[in-house]
Amino acid sequence: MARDLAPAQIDVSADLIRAAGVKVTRGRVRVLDALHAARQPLSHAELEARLDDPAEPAMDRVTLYRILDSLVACGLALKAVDTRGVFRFSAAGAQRQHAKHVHFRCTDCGGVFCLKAEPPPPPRLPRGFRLNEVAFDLRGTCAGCSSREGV
Amino acid sequence: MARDLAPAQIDVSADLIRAAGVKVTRGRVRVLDALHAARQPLSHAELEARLDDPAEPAMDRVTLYRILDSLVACGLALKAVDTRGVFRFSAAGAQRQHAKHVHFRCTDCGGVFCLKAEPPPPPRLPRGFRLNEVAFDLRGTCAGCSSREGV
DNA sequence: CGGTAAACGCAACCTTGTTGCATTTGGAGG
DNA sequence: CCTCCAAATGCAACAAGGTTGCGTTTACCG
Ligand SMILES: [Mn+2]
Ligand SMILES: [Mn+2]
Ligand SMILES: [Zn+2]
Ligand SMILES: [Zn+2]
Repeated sequence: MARDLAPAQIDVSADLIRAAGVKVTRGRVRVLDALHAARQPLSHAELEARLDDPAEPAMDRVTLYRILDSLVACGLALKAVDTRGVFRFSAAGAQRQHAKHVHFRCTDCGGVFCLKAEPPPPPRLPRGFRLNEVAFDLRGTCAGCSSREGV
Repeated sequence: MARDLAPAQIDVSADLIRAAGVKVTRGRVRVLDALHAARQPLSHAELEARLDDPAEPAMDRVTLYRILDSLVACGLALKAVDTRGVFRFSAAGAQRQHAKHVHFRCTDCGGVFCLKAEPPPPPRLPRGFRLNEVAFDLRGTCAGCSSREGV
């Protein structure tokens, strides 16, 4: 069963980066690959650890910061702050859809649940304010945690 | 109309601190006063600026951090991280009123602005979910930061 | 192939927050 | 009012996360 790798599948990250209109560099491809492979948003430190591959040339700390910023700037990655105040990055593809609906965050287990409802239109802003993002988050206890605690 | 100051009104912060079971110090009273007077959660840096009163002895940077931690520990203040990853503090109890309106969070300066609009009614939740809090947060650039950057 | 703007590596720097330790002080108890 | 000591403060040093400046390298356009 001599199978050849699906050629369309390889270099996904490189293609995305090219399509975003910025230079395709080894570093950017590696970082975007790592973000795609991750199942949770990663901090700079966590990314540095995952990129520590003896086969690849070591990447400078500052360069990693700049690569992350560039991926965010061209819309390929998302940046958010965690509860400790540290920035975490994720590949943009999956999250884009989450802008269109409301979320429920369980304060017990930390779980995030996507609700069917879409966020209401934002109110008018004061002069000079520029809107980038709308978050309609409900906080409370999810069904699982409610039943476990409410014995 | 010689009116005397209502004696019950003065030293609110000192009474709260005493009631919380920790020592009443000049620093703690000043910080809690500042938090009560604030209309938004304040960062350590913003508090330092507001406490810079030539009439009062200067407070050490580390002491301010420790005072804030102590107020949080005894339940008189709340600590939360802003969009830049910086901690912001508010007087406990102040956030009750903030549940009734929408907030704008500046991703540049981390500032939190109270908008006049009230949050929309929450959508129906799945069975078993218990709602505690509704957060309708707008993110973007505030007027001050917009003008400073958009030369 | 060049030529050039963008990306990179490195050193220095900044901000936010913490730790260790010696000194001062609030306030409980005499 | 005085004594005493745990708690609070001041100061120096440290640490993590992030940024800036600048000279060198590289992606990629023509
Ligand atoms: Mn979602
Ligand atoms: Mn508010
Ligand atoms: Zn839960
Ligand atoms: Zn701002």
